[in-house]
This record gives sequence, C-alpha cells and structure tokens, in this order.
Amino acid sequence: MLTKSSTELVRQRNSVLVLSVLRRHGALAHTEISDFTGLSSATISAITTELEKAQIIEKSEQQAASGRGRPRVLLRQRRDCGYLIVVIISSDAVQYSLVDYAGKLIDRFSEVRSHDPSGAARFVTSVRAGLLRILERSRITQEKVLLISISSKGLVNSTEPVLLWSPIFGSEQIDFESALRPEWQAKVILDNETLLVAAALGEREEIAKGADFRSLAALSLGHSIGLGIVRRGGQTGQEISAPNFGHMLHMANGGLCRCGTRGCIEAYAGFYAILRSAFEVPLDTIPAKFVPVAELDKIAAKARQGHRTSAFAFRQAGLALGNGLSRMLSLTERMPIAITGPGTRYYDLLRQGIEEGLGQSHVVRMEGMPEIRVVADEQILVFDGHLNRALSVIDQDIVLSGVQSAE
Amino acid sequence: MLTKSSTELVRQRNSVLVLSVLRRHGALAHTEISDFTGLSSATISAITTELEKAQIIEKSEQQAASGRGRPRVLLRQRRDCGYLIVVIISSDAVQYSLVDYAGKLIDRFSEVRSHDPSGAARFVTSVRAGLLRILERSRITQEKVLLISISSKGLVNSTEPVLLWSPIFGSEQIDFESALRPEWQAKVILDNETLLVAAALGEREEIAKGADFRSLAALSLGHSIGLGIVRRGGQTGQEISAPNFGHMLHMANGGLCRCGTRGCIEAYAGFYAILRSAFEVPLDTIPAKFVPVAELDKIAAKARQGHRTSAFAFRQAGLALGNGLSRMLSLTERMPIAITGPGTRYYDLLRQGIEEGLGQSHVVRMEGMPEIRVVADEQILVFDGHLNRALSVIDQDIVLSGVQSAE
DNA sequence: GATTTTTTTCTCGACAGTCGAGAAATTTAG
DNA sequence: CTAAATTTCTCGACTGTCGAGAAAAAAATC
Repeated sequence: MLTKSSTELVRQRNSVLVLSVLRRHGALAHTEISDFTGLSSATISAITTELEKAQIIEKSEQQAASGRGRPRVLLRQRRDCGYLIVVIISSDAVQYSLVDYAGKLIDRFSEVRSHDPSGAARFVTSVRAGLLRILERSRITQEKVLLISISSKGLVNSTEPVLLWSPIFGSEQIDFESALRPEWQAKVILDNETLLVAAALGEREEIAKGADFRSLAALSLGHSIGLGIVRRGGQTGQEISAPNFGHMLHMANGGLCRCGTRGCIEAYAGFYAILRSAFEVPLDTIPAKFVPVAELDKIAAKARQGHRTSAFAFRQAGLALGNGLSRMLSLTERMPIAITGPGTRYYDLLRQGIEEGLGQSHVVRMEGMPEIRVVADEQILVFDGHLNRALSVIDQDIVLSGVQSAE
Repeated sequence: MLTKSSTELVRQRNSVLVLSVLRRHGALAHTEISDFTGLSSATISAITTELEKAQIIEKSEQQAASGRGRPRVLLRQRRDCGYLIVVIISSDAVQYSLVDYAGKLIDRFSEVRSHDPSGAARFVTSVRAGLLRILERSRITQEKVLLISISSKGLVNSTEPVLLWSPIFGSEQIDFESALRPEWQAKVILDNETLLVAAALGEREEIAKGADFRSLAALSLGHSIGLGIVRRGGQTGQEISAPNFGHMLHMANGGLCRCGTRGCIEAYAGFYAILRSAFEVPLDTIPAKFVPVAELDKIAAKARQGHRTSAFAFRQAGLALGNGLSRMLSLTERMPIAITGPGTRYYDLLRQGIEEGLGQSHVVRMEGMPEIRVVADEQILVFDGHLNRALSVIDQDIVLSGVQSAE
C-alpha cells in the first residue's frame, strides 16, 4: 500500500540525511554537507539551525583557518546529546559498552556467563544488573540513554526485540522489551550477530564501491553457523536480514543437531559436528554442548598432516556449507560471500568442500562461482555493525521526536 | 545510501497514489479519493486538475444523482490515454493481449508455438510479428502503446528484460529490450510467470486482510516448478521476487534435471520427473522434453488405486517440494504458501510428502506447519499479475514524464 | 413554488519546504 | 591597504499541502 507524502516528511528525511552524512564523515562545514547531500546551501542553513536549537549538533570552535577566505565553521554532533548501550551476548560472556552519540566508546566491560543451565530468567536479571552497572560507572543519567542495542546468535523476531531461538537457551524465548521496560525508557533493539557483521561489511563495501555495491552475504563459522545478508534498498539505505541458515535443512534424516532436529547444516559444519565426525561417533549421538577450540585445532593439525577421517570431517562440513550457500543463492541473487568467525582458521581445510558443494547446483553452474573472501576480526565487525545500525536508529528517532518538541 | 527529498517528489508520489487508488476502486468522486488517500480535498483538486489537463484522467458525464446534495463528479482514467500489450509465453503457445489504460481487455489471440528447436532467434521474430499483428487488428497507433509486459517460466534478470534461462530455450538468452527496441519505443518489462501469480495473490490478500498481510509464497507445479514471493514493503507497496526455486539443489548428486545439473528440485517434482520415477527409469537418464498430461493422469489414477511405485513417485515429488519449501522458509520468514498450476490436480497424492518434507526442518518444527492452500485458475492469476504490475509501472512513468511536459 | 438542508466541489489564504542569487563576513595575496 | 577568494547567511520566488469557507446543485420541507 502506498502512503501519502507531505512537506514535513521531506524535511524529516532531509534532516536524517544531514545527520547521516555528519555521522559518516565526521565534523563538516556547511558547504561540505551541501556537496555530500546534494541539498542547497540555504536548505542546509535551515536544517542545521534547527538541529542546533534542538541541541543535537553544535558548531565547533574556530579552528586554525587552513585556506583563505572566510574560515569554515565545522558542525558536529553533540556527544552529550544521548548515549547508547551495546550488549553483545556470546556463548561464554556478555560484553557491555557505553557509547556516546558521536559513536565514541566511553566504557566497556565483560561479564563471564556462568555455564549453568539456570535458564533465561536468571540471565535476564544478570543483564539488567549489567546495564545498571555500566550506567553507574559513568555517571550518566538514565534518561540520556536513548537506545539499548543487543545482539546474540540465533533467531530473532524481525519486528520486536524477542530472541526466539538461541544456541544458549534453545527455544526458551527472551523478550527484552518487556524485561527492560519498567526500568528503562530507552528503545530496545535486538539483532542477530551475523546480521550485524553483514551490516558492517555492507557499509564498508558501499564506501569502497559506491553505487556499484549490490549485495553481500556474511557467513560466520563457529560453534554455530550464522548468515547475514545485506542488500542495497531503494530509498532507505540498506536492507538486512538474518536467515536461520545454520538450521536450514542440509540433508533429510541426517545427523542430529543441537536443536533436536536432524540434518541441519550446523549438524555438519558446527564445531561439535566436525568433532563428532572426526571421531567417527555415530551421527545420531547427542552433540557436546561446548567444544574447546584447542580440541578442534588438534583435529585440524591431523587433517593437515593427511589423516583421512579428520580431513573428511572438514570436507563434509564444507560440503554442507557449500550446498547451503548454493541454496541461498538460488533464492536470492549472485553475491559475494564473506566468511568470518573462529572457523576461518580452518578455511584451508573447508575450502575444497565448500567449492564442491557450491558447484553441485544449477545457479553456480550457470553464473559461476561467487566471490568468496575470508574476513578476520569478527568481534570488531559485530561492534561496528551495532554502531552502524543503532546510531542511525537514534538519528531517525531524534528527528521524529526531538526536533519539533524542542521548538 | 539515503537520497535527498524535495517538494516535487512529494507531488509525484501523491499523484501516483491518486492514480493507484483510482485503479484499485474504479471511478471515484473527489471526496472518495480524499478518503482513500488521506489527502485533503484541496490537494485532490490540484492533482486531479493537473492530471486532467495532461489528459490522463477525465470527468465522467453526469450520472443519475443517487443521493441528495450536489451530485458527484466521478473521475476515471482515460482509456485512450495509452495501451499495454501483455505477452504470456507458455510451453506450447504464446498469448497476446491488448489492454487499455483502464485495464480493460480489448483484443486477444494465441499462437501455437512450434516445437521445433529452431531456437531463440526464430522465436524472437515470431514475437515481433505477433506484436505487430495485435496492433494492426485494433487500429491503434504504435506510439500509444506505452508498455509491453512479457512473462515466461524460467530465470529472469531482475533489472533488464533478459530471459537468462528457460525450460524452453535452456540457457540461450533472450534480450527482449534489444530485440524490440528499433521497432517499439514502448518500455519492455519481463517477469517470471510465478512471480506474477504471487503478485496477483498478494494483491488479493492485501485487499482482504489489509494491514495484516505480511507475505506470501506462490508455488506453481507443472512441467517445471516455479516460486514467487511477495512481501509488503516499506513505502513502495509490495516487494516481489522470483527465486530459481525449481533448480535449487534438492539432493547432491541426485537425479538428472532438464537443466543438466543433478539433484534439482524439478528433477524430483517436475512432471517428467514423476513419470521417470513412476516407471522406475534410472534417475540419470535424460528426461523427456514434453510429457502429455494424460500420461501423468494415468499414473495418478494408478497411484490412487494403491499402486506402489506410482504412489511412491508422487511422494518423492512431495518430499522434494517440502524440503525445498522448508529451506525457503529458513531463509525468509513464516508465510502462507499457495499452490497453483496444472500439478494441483495431484495435490491429494503430493500432500503427505510435502508435509513430511516440511516437517523435517528446524523452522517448521519450531514455528509449526505453514498454511498451505490450493489455488486454481493459474492463467487468470498470471494475467491479473501482469495488469497489476504493468499498470502501476505505467502510472509511475506517466507521472514522471507526462505531467510536467504536458504543461 | 420558495426556502432550507445536505452534499460535493472549488478557491483562497496560511504555512512549510527547497532553491538560486546575492549580500555579508573574513582571511590571504599582492 | 586593496582586491580576490571562500564560506556563511538571508531574502524572495516557487511549489506543495492543508483547513476553512464559499459556491454549486439537488433533495427535503414548508
């Protein structure tokens, strides 16, 4: 359904555009904003004075004039305009980061997650405590926290911050909205971890390639398997999705997965699956909860020395991934694939299987092998993705709510 | 990347909105348009007088006043504002339809496609002849044809009207744009057939459910297997895609498909595949080009009487479809599935396999079985989908180009 | 038959937004 | 000290939407 447009909407969109340009390029002068956005100088004046009145941006003090002519007045976001808390949930720890409106990290700490299966209720209280702790440490009032951005592996509701399924809590759902609502009035968003990796890579790609960028998939290899897809959307920037790739069906009635289903991709390509198949344990045994990476390193070392069953385990994992990726490509379009996560250290062993698995499908035979690249530093990408998404959400919200009310 | 907004853009969008409402509801009065669009009466006046000046809409003659008060002046599209030619390519025929701007069918005929493998070049010339023929029969000048909307089974380039792969011509590509360009200045669009089915069903669904509608998949069963997905998009109405579902990998190193790859879904669920498996022909034999439906009816009859291998063939087909659908659902979101096409007459035989195939995956176990419905009249849906898409493209183009130039 | 009521359409002034041009500000070059 | 260069700011023109009320026209009422 189409919706009506109005002039206020125009102003809103252009205000968001100005903020996003400021975010991407740092402090900018009047004329530079005009160049980047394509808006006229007069419009920039109107928008920036409005944003300045609303205490969202500020003029920086006169800096040493570099060229001749009237010196530039740089505009930048006011750091204290609002704050963001990033919560990254991983299998063994929860990391809390406090970030200001300009995207600068103020404080950060990690809390080791106890491995007892005490379940979701107890986890939620620990998150609430963690949030209060980071707030207290930095003496910021709670109202100044505009957004809490959470990420986890697993399956996430696309509209509400509800964790539907995760490798940690299984199908014990966690609704962060209702868990934090009495205490916090900040908006809460929840994203799949690999989706954020994809978002960060998409951002980098768009900066590098500009309009040539079309789409990209990020594949995260580890204890579990994640996939994120970024596509350049029509008007509203990029479109991101995190399919349930790890638990897509690889082979009917196949190996038993942690999720209880048989034949998931993860049941062949997850760390525990590689371990299981290397030790020739029957595929229907209940998989180990946690696999030390050292254990897998040993198998990899054996595989590299020519040990058959070890090499075979990695090959099987690669095949599952390749088949799965080929299915994903059948349903979307040709796009480059970036592989991240701790599993990239075994890429030499996985590669042949992945390529063979890809090659078994019609799309790949027709369109050729997609570009595959290995990208390290998954942790940094996850954090970048958080900032990316969260700060643009904040920009949007500020313009929608803050500007006219500050009038 | 965000793009700048301007006031003209607002007018354009609202003009398109008015046209789309007129399209959806037929001739409307001033006030009704205002109600449907949410725009004020004054704005409607401005837009409609502009469109009237540009000869896109017209005031209908005074009709018998129904209520009291000043009688309504109905506004409707001018039929002669422009025309649309719909070309539906199926395996045995090509159907040409001439439609006016209001969506009314003016002329239609079919040409039987010769089965000789003379290839794409000859086919293109026959399409050019067909287009000229329908134009001639109805005494419309060529400039008045604003759009040629073509559909075929197979894989289509998403941005240009290029048929990349089709069950008829294989990977012999056909670029309709360049084939028709010297002769026709009309815009040419090409869509996958099942995508249009999905579009038509999505439209119906949106009318029925309104804002509750989220997404829907259409699965077409026949000689080949097609899938179309509709999702409600942010601003610009619906988002439609036609993945290469029929040739998604079902099983590595599986049965040989018409496309030359092994293990495609179609190699298990296409008509020829069902035939092959019912007669216990080895799965690596080159499949028959055309299978008379009567032949399949016979197998179905045997299966319904309890014949084992015949029933098994349908069950295998169902499993392939169910596995494939489960993979699709893993990569998208839970959505209802509408099954169309000639294969629906065997749904009773396919059903169990489809449901079992779906049930083997994590998503379905978690979220439950998706709603599956059988929808007849695929041909009508294809045509409706054509109108749907083509006329909204025309509306867009007219507003973008026609209005200010007619000033 | 004249007047009132009701409904629809049209018009006008107010307001919001963008743009181009040119004025104002301010520094460097000569 | 003056001219050139460069950036910012302001003003008037233009386009767009909206609300209110005038104008139009038929039905209802007296």
